[in-house]
Amino acid sequence: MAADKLSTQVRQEQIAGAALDLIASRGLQGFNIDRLAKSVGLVPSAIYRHFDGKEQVLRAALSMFRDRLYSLVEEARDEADGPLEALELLLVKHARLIAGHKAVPHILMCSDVAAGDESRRAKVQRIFGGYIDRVGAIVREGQRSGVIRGDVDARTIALMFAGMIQPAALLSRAKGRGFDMNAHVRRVWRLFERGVRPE
Amino acid sequence: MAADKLSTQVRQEQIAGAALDLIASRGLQGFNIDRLAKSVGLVPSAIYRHFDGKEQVLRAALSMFRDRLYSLVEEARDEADGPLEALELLLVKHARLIAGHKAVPHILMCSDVAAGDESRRAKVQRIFGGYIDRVGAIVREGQRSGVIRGDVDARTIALMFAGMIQPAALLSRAKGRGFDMNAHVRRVWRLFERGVRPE
DNA sequence: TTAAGATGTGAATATAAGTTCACATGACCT
DNA sequence: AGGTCATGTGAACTTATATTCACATCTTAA
Repeated sequence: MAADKLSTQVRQEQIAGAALDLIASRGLQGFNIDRLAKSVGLVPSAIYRHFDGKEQVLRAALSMFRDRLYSLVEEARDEADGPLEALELLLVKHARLIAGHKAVPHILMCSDVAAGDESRRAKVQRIFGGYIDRVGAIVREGQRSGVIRGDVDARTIALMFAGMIQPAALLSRAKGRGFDMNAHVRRVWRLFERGVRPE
Repeated sequence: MAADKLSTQVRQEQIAGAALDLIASRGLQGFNIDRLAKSVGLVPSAIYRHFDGKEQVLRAALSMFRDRLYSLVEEARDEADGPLEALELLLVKHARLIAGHKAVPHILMCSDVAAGDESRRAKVQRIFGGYIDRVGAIVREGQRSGVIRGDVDARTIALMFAGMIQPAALLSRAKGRGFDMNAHVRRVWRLFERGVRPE
């Protein structure tokens, strides 16, 4: 019955990852030590070998989330040809995550995680702000090269971009009626592209 | 110390309203019977005179939320001249709510409320779906009268519209640096309007 | 005015969840 | 091989919270 003994470093990663999945699928309410322990094959008290407490697990999960989110942006940037294509690719990547029931970023971003104590709220704000900054940087690039209109500030465009994903994430959780994420992304992108295109 | 005796009908409204505020400000985590009772000036056990339990309070809060949200749409429709102006007005109304620290709709919509049992999730989905439908109806009207392009389906445009509000709601909760909601709305509306305008 | 029913109160109960602790066990180093 | 330390386990403890219940008090109608 005894679980393998793994280094704290490995366990911390496992636990943080499991916490992310748990929060994404069951909300912050469904995120408790018992379930968390079970999902990594440990006993509840074992969690405390690797974290000081639940709050610390959450912090680690948030950090992992941040890294993944920012990586996604960098990936899109690397793989795309220009800024506009980078945004489109980023949108597609997000959609893929959501369609694969891994809507972690978007559910986490606006879940009750952001309603905790001051420091946690600040951390979520920082993460989201960083995301907007990064998307904004791509937009600015596009403005410099002339493929995105320059008369609207990059931040606004970045916020609008972020807004294309959230409602889709919410809808995708609906069961029964199929919601075609790919088709939605294609259509919404056309709208967006048209809005930001220079006159 | 004894509170006034009010009819169950009045109490149910009070309690549901307080629940909404509580969830909006402290998340579903911060929503408990003690705090709820205190915020309506009752003792915890008194809540059970008017509701069968916490879950029923939540259902009532969701219903109240739905009514307010849909009312907002109807108001915008009534007060505006045409479909496009109605959408703009709706956006402004949302922004006002958010700026007044009453970001109830948007926080509730994507909080853990939607992660509960199946029936609760279904209810949230229905509410959001109804909102999208109503916004979509305005869009369709605009398409018929030719002020909104007809080559993108109304639902997609409605989703994009909803997406303009969510990130702003999140950002507005940041303290310190002021986030000018009005200015943001003006800018993002220009983008949107340009995206949906017929060729 | 008074009986009856509705509403409010405080104490008690039950349960769930976070945390601690003493002990067990496996890994790693000498 | 043996010792040491990190990791895992089960039980106990504590706290928070939902809920119930007996009793108090107010309202209403005959």
